Amino acid sequence: MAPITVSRVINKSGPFSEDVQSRVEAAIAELGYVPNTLARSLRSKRTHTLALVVTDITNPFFTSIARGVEDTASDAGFTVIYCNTDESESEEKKYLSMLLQKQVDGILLVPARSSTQPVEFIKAQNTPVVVLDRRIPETETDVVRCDSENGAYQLARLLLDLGHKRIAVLSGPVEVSTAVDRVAGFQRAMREAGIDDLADAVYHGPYSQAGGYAMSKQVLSKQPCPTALLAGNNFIAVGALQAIHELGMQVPEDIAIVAFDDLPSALVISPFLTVMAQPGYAMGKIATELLLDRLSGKHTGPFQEVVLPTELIVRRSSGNQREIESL
Amino acid sequence: MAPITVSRVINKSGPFSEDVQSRVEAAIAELGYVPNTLARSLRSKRTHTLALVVTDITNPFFTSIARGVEDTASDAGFTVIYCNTDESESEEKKYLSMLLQKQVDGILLVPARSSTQPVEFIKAQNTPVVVLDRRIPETETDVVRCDSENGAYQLARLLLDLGHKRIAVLSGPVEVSTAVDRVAGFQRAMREAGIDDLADAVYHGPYSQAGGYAMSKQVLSKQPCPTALLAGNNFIAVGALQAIHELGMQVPEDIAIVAFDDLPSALVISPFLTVMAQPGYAMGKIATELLLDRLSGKHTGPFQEVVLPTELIVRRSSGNQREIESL
DNA sequence: CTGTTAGCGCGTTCAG
DNA sequence: CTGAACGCGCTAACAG
Repeated sequence: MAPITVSRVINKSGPFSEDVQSRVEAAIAELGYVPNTLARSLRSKRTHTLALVVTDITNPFFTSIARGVEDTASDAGFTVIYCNTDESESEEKKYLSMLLQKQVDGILLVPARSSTQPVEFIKAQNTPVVVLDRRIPETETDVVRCDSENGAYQLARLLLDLGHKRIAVLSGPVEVSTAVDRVAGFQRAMREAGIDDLADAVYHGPYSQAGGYAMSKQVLSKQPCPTALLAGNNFIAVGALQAIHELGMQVPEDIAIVAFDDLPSALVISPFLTVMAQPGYAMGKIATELLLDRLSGKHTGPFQEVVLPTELIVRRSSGNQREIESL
Repeated sequence: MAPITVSRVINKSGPFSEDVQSRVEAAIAELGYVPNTLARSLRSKRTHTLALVVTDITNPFFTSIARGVEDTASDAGFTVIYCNTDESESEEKKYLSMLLQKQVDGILLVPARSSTQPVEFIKAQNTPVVVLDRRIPETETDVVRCDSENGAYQLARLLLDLGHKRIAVLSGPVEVSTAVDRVAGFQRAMREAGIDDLADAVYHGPYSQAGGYAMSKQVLSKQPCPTALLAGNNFIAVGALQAIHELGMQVPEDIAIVAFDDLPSALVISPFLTVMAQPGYAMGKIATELLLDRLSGKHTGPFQEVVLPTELIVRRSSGNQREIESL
């Protein structure tokens, strides 16, 4: 029997008799035959593989995105390769280059920095790419992200409405769009409330627990100390809470805190952080659908920017109405 | 210039002059040439890719393992593909078959169940495999795991030494070796302490927060209610704590709790769970080294079983010495 | 130091 | 309905 006949049975890519089919299936079962995807992809120029490049897979927010991507890709018969850049541009470059060598059909990228370079690099290989979570300046590409500016605005508004006046924002790296947008939303809310002196109110650091801890130690040593903190993400919030506890302060009695990104219920014993939750799973799902539509040619129109709303979840850490305190 | 000459420059796989080298490098830069790993692997029969198959990547314990694997594999020039089986044998089969089709060089497997079948399936394709975290009965294979029996024994001893007599263990699925071993260690400690009636003391359920919650609700409704719980893993512990809080009980005053697996400090505001921590990162690292040594032929000896010690971390949830209470 | 030949395992093309 | 020939992009083996 010719190899091509076997191929037709396996892929249902051509006509074959029932006799041939049963003989082929018997042989496959007996020999434990497994088709070679490499050879198939070399010929067909399609690997049925996507890549998801994130900055930190230990962050539950990115884990949610990953599940959304995985589920959607898997349903469409695609495999996903996950990569971690640890917010480093050089790691990002290394992984992207590896992925292109592996001939992945498409890439979902959370860019480490607001640079156009990685996206241009991918597009130069004619590989479709969707940017996730973060903006990239002036680049022709599909983007799926949340409205960080407005989310931070609402969080700041909540604190202002509760009577706070001295609020500090502990944001992420200045090179990352979400960190910048969250500061911008915070500043808009503060200015609207007539508070224009924000010199000591804005902090930037890594999107990590250590970053949140360090920034908090700095902020809380100021006199006067803020009455509320806005944490730029979940890890920063945890670091801030650890610093606050160390200083013997109580949340929300001594200081209120709100944050971007919820923590997964499977890991939190009694949720009490007031947060602006981002729909990670949906972001992953939508981004993957967009990418798959580009791949199949179902969608060939202009590049899209999908901006999803965030959800405010009020819990105990934001506290109740405050008396207006003196600055 | 012949293709093979270019190949030699790129892979440093043969001699070439400086003139040739510079011309090749110039052409690569100008054309944005990216080598095709598929074709290379098809020819060389090596993909430089490993696979890590775990049951639940959202569990920080497996995330630690994943980082250990990733770092070690990456240093050796290998890529890692991650797969989630959600403790399902059919998902596991699906992924393994996909991975073998992709011609991965080796597989690191956390088996969903104590069955020899998946390992046999992999070995039938002459692909090296290392089993992680769990035992498989009577199978010739390398294994890297922790001593669950002894870990659970020590946790139970701690509770017994503190004066507890009515202790319940909330373990994982009966089909999973770690769950069985942890129950065994618990039982050994109890029997040594002269407590032989363990009819109502052993519970099995999924290794999840929901599982821990459900088992706790069941246990805590008994009369008399246990004075201490031993949670089979971190998620079960969180679920148990949620159930305890809902019932208005205090830890450790009303009930003590200890657990397997620590929670990452980046996600926990004030660590208070007494735990038996497993060295996830080291497990991933050691397993990967073993696998890479098999691949390179550096290690061809008999199959190894590496059993790592666990570490007891005493915090507040186990409480202080109790007065001896009546059963 | 460089080139020629051949073939990895599969699927497209065109003939039987 | 089945098969033969060819080539995907690369590299092992063997010249020169």
